Amino acid sequence: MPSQAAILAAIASPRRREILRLVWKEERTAGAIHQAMPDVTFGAVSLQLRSLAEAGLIQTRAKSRNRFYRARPEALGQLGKMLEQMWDDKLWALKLEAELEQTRRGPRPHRRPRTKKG
Amino acid sequence: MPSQAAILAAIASPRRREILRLVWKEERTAGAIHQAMPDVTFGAVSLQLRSLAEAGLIQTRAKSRNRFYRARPEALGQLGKMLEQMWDDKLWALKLEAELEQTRRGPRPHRRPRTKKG
DNA sequence: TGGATACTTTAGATTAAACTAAAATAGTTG
DNA sequence: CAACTATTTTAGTTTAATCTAAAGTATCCA
Repeated sequence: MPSQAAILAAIASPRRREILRLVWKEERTAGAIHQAMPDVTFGAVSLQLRSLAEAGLIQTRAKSRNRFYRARPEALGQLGKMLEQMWDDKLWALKLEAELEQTRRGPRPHRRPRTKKG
Repeated sequence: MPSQAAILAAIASPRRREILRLVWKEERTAGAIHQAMPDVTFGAVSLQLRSLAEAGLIQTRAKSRNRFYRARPEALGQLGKMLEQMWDDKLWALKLEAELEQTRRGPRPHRRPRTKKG
């Protein structure tokens, strides 16, 4: 049984939240999930799927060559509501883009230097 | 106004959750918080306090040379309840110790290798 | 003013997370 | 079984988070 801490860690990542959203209402194959995230490799998606599964947030069904993933909202409790709220937010897509963008390139903007005294 | 995403990121860290717990019921000075976390420097604590403040999860009051920090549970909503649950858990102290320990040393245990076929 | 206290910030180092490319596993099909 | 498809895993790299040590800022008090 995964801990609350593991759940918090899992949903802290925008990438994992995006995956969770994709499999929230209906199951999808790993391949379909990857297709929806063209900026990372299949391998990267697979690793995040593993993290989510280890946190108990998704379940797997194997059928022929495919693996179907589906969210387990019951593992999230109230947290699920919070995520749905984030996804319903009209500005959500933009925000997510910004979040992912931030993780993609460049040094983070640093705060103004102090006004030198001497 | 900090985003939900920023809040999730902030409470994903066991160290920051520990600080949050310390200032949950009553305000404390930065120094008092640091005293309760002897395994990190004052500077490290100060940085985490900044993160928490930027996420809107704590507020500051300056009085003389001291800075008093206090949690803002209203910024956490339902999440606050979840944290309280974690802290009430009798096993909590042990679990936290384990979490922090894990971040302190050694490579994480990796899963069994596949049984070689050929 | 100068030294002590309380804290923050910076710069650089260390650790951990996330990613890529390639190899491995496993079903399916002929 | 060989080739093909779907996916996972490994090994190594890159990026981001966290930490330390030292310097900086602010307040207090003699």
